[in-house]
Amino acid sequence: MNYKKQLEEYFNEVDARCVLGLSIDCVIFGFYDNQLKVLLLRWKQTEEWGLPGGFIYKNESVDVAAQRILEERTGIKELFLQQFHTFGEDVRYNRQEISQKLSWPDTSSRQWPDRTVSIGYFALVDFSKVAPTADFLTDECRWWDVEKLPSLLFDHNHIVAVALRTLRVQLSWQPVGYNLLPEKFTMPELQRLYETILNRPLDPRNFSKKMRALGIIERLEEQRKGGAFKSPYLFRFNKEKYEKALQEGNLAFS
Amino acid sequence: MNYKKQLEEYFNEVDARCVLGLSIDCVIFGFYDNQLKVLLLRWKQTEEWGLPGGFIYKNESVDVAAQRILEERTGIKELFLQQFHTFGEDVRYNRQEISQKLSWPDTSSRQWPDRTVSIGYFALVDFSKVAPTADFLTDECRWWDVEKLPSLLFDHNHIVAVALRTLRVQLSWQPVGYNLLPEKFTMPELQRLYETILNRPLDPRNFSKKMRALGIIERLEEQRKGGAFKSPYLFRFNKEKYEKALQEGNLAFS
DNA sequence: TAGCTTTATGTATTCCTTACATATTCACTA
DNA sequence: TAGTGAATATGTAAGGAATACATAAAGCTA
Repeated sequence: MNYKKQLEEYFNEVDARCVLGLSIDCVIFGFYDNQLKVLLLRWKQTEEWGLPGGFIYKNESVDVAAQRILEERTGIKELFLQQFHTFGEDVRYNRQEISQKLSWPDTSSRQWPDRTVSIGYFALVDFSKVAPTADFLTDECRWWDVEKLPSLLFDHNHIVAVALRTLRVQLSWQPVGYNLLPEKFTMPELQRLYETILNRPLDPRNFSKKMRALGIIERLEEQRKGGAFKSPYLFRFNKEKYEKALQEGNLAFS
Repeated sequence: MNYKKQLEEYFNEVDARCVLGLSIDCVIFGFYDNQLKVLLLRWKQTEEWGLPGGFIYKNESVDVAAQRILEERTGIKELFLQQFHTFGEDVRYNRQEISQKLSWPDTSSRQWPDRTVSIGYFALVDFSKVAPTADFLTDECRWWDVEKLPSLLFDHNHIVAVALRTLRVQLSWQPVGYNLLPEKFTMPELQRLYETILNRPLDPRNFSKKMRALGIIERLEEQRKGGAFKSPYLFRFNKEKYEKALQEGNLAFS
């Protein structure tokens, strides 16, 4: 079978070129249709979904490797990318089960050690700029609603859960919206984003007041038409003020 | 030379028994004499100091390995231990320089790869319960004032800096004092701890008010005598309330 | 033009944060 | 034993932030 052969070659290349026993898993968050989304890959010839991931070249910084993997998957070069946890349990998942699900060839001749430690990164991307791209290991790459993920391969459900928890904590420190929204957005959109991440409803009057008080967004004259209702104003982040406030640590949000 | 022989054997054992290319570095914080301290080791027959660290057995969880390493260094079994960052730069330090400083034997026959990724943990310990213990690689193990660290081996100054930054952020989320102070402590002691970690002075009236408002400490009838001044009351953490508040996320501190 | 949907917005209350100064206690010593 | 010095304990007023809450306006559709 052609694909199996390819896999074998890939494994050989990884063993030769990459740091052994270490991997990277990326949780790529996007926001669309008032929902927080995660980018998942479907493995070739299966119905099994998992996170995009990869390996680290022998002389490559782990951060750079994560960036490279993300770029391959999303086509985006500049994005918010952050290491959030390293998963080092001795048994992270049932290897036999995975091997079977993915029809992996016999890997007993590999140099790869018995267990893999994985470094988790999460990325926040502007949904509208992403072109989800499957690779030669996978048939499909698409966004999934974070609340409705299927059962994932490896320990990837756990990894997503930890990433989400980290994102929630970070939200109270920095306006994550900057990275998840397109350049122009409406106040209700921003509010939905916060509501989705925090998983609770917010009062629109208080929310608007608070976000505007932070002093990092500005209202444009433009409005977005299109619905059978009052047109919302468009806003955008003021990058300078945003970064200044970040440095001064004035961005707590509760 | 006996020590070199020992080192060689140690390296061989590590290669055989441990996950290759991965290490753990621990930043152990203690509080004493109104200062935040870090536990450092002096390598045998040198004046070079570094963080306690070690390697992960092939079938050992990384968290467990960190715990094991800490226990060896401090004698404490139960402590607050948290992974805070994985250091994966491709060039973390000048290997030749280190090898020379520590008079390492020729390591070219080792299986160990060219670069090591290190997982950083920090621990908060009750200074009074620790028995700093050097191992066979080191001559001395002692506390250093966090503000007055010498130039450390490897990238350990950087690792301490990242740990400290993490600790500062965490302080606004949970009362770190619980892990760093002895069972009974005075309000001024608690205040010094916060001042040290936050690196700024706090108002004693407001501090006392705020800490007591959190509802997780209780004042004892006891006072601590001994100085030529009014005796301070002793307090202790109420573990149940502390954990309840942690779960409810009511412990922000700014 | 009536109706439906979503947006935009202000005020009163409570809570939290900050700023700030003095009286008390203990040990030491003269 | 009275006086001194050092650190502790404590309350109040003012300003700012968070919360709770309801209605009018705008755009589209029928």
